[in-house]
Amino acid sequence: MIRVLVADDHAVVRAGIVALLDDVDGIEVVGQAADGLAAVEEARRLRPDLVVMDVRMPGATGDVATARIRAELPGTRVLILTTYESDSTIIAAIEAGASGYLLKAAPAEELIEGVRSVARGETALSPAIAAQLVARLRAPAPAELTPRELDVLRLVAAGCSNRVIGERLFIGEATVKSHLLRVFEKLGVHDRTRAVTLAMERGLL
Amino acid sequence: MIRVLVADDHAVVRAGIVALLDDVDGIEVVGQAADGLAAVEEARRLRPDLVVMDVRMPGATGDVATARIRAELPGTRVLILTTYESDSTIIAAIEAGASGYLLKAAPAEELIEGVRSVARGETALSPAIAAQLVARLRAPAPAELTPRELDVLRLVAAGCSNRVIGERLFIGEATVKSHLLRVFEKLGVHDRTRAVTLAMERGLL
DNA sequence: GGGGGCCTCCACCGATCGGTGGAGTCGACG
DNA sequence: CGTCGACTCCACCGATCGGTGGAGGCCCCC
Repeated sequence: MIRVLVADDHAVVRAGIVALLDDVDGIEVVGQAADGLAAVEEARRLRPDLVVMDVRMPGATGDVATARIRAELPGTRVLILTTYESDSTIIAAIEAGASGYLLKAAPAEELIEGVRSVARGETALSPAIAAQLVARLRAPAPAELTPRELDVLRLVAAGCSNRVIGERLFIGEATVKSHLLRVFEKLGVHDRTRAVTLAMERGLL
Repeated sequence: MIRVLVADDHAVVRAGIVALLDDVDGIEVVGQAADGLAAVEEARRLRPDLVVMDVRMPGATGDVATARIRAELPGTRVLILTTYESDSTIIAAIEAGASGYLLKAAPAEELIEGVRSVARGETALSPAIAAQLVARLRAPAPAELTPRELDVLRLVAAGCSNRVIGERLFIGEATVKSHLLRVFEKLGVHDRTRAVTLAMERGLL
């Protein structure tokens, strides 16, 4: 019997996962949680074999909750659900120790088979997500932005000029331009607007 | 007995709505659909009292599907579900004739009560969404952009300079700037980057 | 026929941005 | 302890952008 904890902030999604899994032989839903912190606490209390978790939740996001659960409970595996194929948190969640990553749009069989695979110690990835991971590996530039570069880029997205950004971040305008030039370089673009839209597409912003 | 059709492209969400509603006395789920077109077809075939529909679906988006269903089946009402409070399609769906708009994060009771309300001919709105509607009504400018202005803005989002945009659209650079200035005015911003991000937030792009 | 959008274009200006080519401090990591 | 990455700053330049203040043509609707 695979004991499963379900964590999702959306009541209907939670009910859906429970409905799909609880009917299946060999799978038992032992608990539910509505946010990331509750997921960690319930996992600690129930010690399930598997946590099926939404990647975006209030409290603690999926990757943070995954890391905590993996650190405290070596016997508990994590299967992440996501809405979007191109979610920037995919990498983070996998690095945090998630054993699987499925799309919410996936058919019921894929979810059930994913649960069984992960419980067996295997990895479960939706095809679209697997493709994305491969693409990332092929991409020469991981295009990861430093915290400061993200600060600057967020203010650019808000429509601030370089001078205003400098004032807001308590740095010189020249520094803002330096950060921005690095951002352009990393993203392979030549202007601030495209940098913002591309960062949004990649989920960096 | 309220006969309900459930439409959502996410299998788990669909299962969740069905699980929550089917157990309730007086509510019967008579069908399901995985995209907007299928929702319209199933509604035509099943003639349910109510369609519970995700706002974002492949095929036809929630608002388009709502409009078609309302046009063809006067006896069928539509209740829209959404993930985000600030979804730009809220207005469109309500204009298309939806009788309710609930958040997926809403508790099960709210969803069930929403279904009953809408079936009675009332309107069901999540508090957060109701607040948003009021805010919109207070906003003086509806901020609609002309087709040409959207053409220009899309190219701005792609990172093109004004000159390049002019070349692509076979118009002068001066014309591009004219369009852009109108866009800034309509959106109440002062630079191209913020114009793009705001347009994306509002679903104009 | 007379508005009223919408689209097109022009000249001109100051402000801002993109880009170059530096340089220094600091903390982390091996 | 050396190195590397992240962050900070400077001066300078040409290109682009934001903004002003026009103008005319087109089409649709009243």
